[in-house]
Amino acid sequence: MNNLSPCAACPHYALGFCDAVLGHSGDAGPEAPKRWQYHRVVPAGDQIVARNHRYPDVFVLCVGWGFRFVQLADGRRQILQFLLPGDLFSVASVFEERAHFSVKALTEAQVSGMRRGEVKSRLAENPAVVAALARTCSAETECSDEMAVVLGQYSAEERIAFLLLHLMRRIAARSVIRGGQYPFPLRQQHIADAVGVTAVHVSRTLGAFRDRGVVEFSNGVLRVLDQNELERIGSLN
Amino acid sequence: MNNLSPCAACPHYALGFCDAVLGHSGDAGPEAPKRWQYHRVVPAGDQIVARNHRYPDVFVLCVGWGFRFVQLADGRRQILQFLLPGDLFSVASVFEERAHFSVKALTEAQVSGMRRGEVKSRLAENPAVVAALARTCSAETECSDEMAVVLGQYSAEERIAFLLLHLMRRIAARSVIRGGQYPFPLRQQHIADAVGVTAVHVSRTLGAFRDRGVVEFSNGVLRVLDQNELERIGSLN
DNA sequence: CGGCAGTTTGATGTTACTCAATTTAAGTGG
DNA sequence: CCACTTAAATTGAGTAACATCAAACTGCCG
Repeated sequence: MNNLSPCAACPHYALGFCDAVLGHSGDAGPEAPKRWQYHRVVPAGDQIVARNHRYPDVFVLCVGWGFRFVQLADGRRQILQFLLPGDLFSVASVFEERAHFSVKALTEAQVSGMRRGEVKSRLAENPAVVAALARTCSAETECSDEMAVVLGQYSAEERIAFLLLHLMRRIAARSVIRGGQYPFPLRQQHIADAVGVTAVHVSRTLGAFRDRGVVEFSNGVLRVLDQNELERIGSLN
Repeated sequence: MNNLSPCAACPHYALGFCDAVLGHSGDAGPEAPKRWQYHRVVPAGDQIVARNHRYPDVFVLCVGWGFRFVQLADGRRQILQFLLPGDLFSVASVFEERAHFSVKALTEAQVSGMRRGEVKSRLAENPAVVAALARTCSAETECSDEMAVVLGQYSAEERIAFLLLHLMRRIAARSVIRGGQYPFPLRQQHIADAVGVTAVHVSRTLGAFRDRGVVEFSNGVLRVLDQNELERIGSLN
């Protein structure tokens, strides 16, 4: 719940992996520039990765929000995951140079790219890197499986509640939350594309939540009014 | 399409991983018994793994069909994956002793269990094992992401067509298919729970497919009558 | 022959989608 | 500070997709 041990609080938080690869250099002062690692600032809304393209780098989101998605030919879009600071775009991207998803910045964001070969050689040399990646892999697959249950079995209301809870946990794992107010830079269309309903229906459902005093959502801030009720509706198990 | 190179034809086929761990011993004659690996025969319908329980072994399905699923308290069930011969239950199970899903045998099946510690030490020693596991990991996450797109965006008809195509590809990767006839030991309820619609609706949709001469499904055999039409309906991209 | 599990069919209800109009909010330039 | 513009959210009415319930049907096995 605090930010002392982000990895334990939220195994999805991949800075553990990033730190391991970088040899815990985060705390060091200025260093010799590394040619296999760079940072890039991306404006809000810009596409960072395009599905089916090849990338020599493994990306980690350092600052801001992004999302991983697939866009179909007829315009339908499924958001696979929201990326938060510290998130590796995908474990698969460490092994596959071709991306099977696209990525966009939701807010202005800062992205770190590391040469894949360099990451792999560190993986071969350093068991701590393997362990960090394994943890991220487990968290990622467990998360995908949860999402499959939600998309396959849950009603629209349940899905939206689940998404909010899921993001709340992940946000809380990397910053202190006070008064049930979470930074939340999504548009309703993003929620819609993540849970597989229309934006109109998201609006109606959020409206109902607001009327029932469950959650309230405006201006990029999510206010949780009744955490218990939200969990009753949307939590797995 | 043939069985000369199952890994290439279907990266999901994890025997590559299994072989790597076992040191390519599949072709050898009788050997000294290994205390860290065993085989077990499971009757059709039996549960092999229970969600939230701990297992000291990593499982691979050797013979028969199974499926990986999550059952909710109110009875709803989401099938996450059908397991075919050669499939590792999950990459996550190599790193996590607690299972986040349950597994049942669909037909009579044979399961191989390997001690997790033993698998991990082989992983540390042998780069080929790491490579095999990395391939399986990539295939698994790509597959989960595809499924999220399908569950989130596709109609019932599209979902069912997708599932059939997906299984057909995987079946074809491990056995020769003649005359568009695939072994297919699923009940309609399994299809329903995998794609997130009711069994009644699956029945209607398959009935429509039959009437339109797309596919036909009875007695544990799937007959594909119009592959093109099936792909037009259900294939991604 | 009877029983059982699975499938099919029909009738009806509910959820969520579509289309379109309206309102709100957030800039932007004068 | 205020008109103007634009993106996003809300609301209503009508519709399509899918769920639910219940009954009938099929094939299989003891």
